[in-house]
Amino acid sequence: MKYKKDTSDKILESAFAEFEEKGFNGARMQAIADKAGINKALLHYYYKSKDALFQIIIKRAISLFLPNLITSFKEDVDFFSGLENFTAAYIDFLIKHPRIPGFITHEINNNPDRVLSLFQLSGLEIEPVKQRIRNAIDEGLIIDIEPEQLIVNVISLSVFPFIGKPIITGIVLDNDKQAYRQLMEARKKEVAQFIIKAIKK
Amino acid sequence: MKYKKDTSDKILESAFAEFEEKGFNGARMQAIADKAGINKALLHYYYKSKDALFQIIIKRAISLFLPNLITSFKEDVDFFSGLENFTAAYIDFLIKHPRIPGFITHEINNNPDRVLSLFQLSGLEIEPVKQRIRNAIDEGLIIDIEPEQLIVNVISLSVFPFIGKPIITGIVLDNDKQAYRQLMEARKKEVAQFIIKAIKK
DNA sequence: AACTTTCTTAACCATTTGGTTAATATTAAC
DNA sequence: GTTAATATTAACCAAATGGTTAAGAAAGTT
Repeated sequence: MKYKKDTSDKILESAFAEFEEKGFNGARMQAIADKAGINKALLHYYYKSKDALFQIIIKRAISLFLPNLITSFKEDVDFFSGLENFTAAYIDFLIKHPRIPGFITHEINNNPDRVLSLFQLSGLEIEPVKQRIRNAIDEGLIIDIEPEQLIVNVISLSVFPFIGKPIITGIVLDNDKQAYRQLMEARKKEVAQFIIKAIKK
Repeated sequence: MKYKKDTSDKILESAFAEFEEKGFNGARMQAIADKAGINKALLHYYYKSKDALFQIIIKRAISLFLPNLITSFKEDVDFFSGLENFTAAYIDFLIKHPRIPGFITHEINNNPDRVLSLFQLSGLEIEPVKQRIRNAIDEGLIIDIEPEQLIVNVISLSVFPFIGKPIITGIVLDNDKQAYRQLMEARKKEVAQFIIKAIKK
């Protein structure tokens, strides 16, 4: 690397924060520049347009959001342990990056094709997961359930609480933010237990 | 009512569609006017600002989104039937209004206080629900589980599949939109079964 | 019919916003 | 130390956007 690299990085950092917080339409190039401590011209010097910058940011968000399904739910542990590992690791990650799910879901609804293509590029393979569920059914390990339904349930239970954080905190927890943190912390184990009891034969 | 009322209604309808699709920041007053077949001046004649209009729209969305928890989960049916009724009715409603959850969650994250106050005004009481869960635990009907966790699970399983529709369709279902509809249709019963097996003693 | 109120429009305005230009400073290369 | 590339800035611009004005059409009232 020659010449400055700090500025470019700082921009990405600021842009991430801004897009995450406001969404594409709500985000302001001026705000990104301000956060990065530079002016707009320099911002456009490094990244030629808002769209181009957004594309980079959402790509990063997705690569964070898509946990390594394959590695954390890998073959060399038994089915239930794999599930436990997966939900614990996923929720743990989401506690650290709580705004990513909302950001991605909003943008994906706004422009499904543009964002989804990035998902597909990420090389995430769902078929092995389905196959593993079918095997568990065949082995009599779990009840007969459509793999798609189970996958949707696992994702829903892991991800929604972060998208719906204000609703949960405001309505279910009487605005107790400490209680929210505890609830999420407990979910690292709770979710897997819940699922396992629901599907264990 | 005297004078025209059609225009006012048509505006609300168009605004609902526009806000739902684009979010507050993405929505355009001109687009709302176009959809309603009028011009912008008339739009402002009926609703004095974008904010004011949005306030009305999100109020409506919330009053739709918040199903009558109390009525559909009422005391006069047993716990499990109540749960079945609730999830079935809720998912059925969401099949008809699939964009509402994403709309609300996005806006609530954007401006928690403004939107949440509307929730609180709606008179939704969570305490009776918690109490009912505690009773079911005490009666030995269901396992010992924190009421808050159970509530979050029920909501997650019902709502997330609609927020995450593009992700589910694109990644879990290989872009098969017909399969998505079937999956959601099946969830009207599936979700309750899943939950009941997870908590039944 | 005269009058008042409600409804609708075309043209206009101020601000915001993404993006550009042209000039200057900084850093590296020789 | 001169040259060439890279980095940064202040000022500017065109388009988009929420909102207004002033005037006229419809509808209701007397």
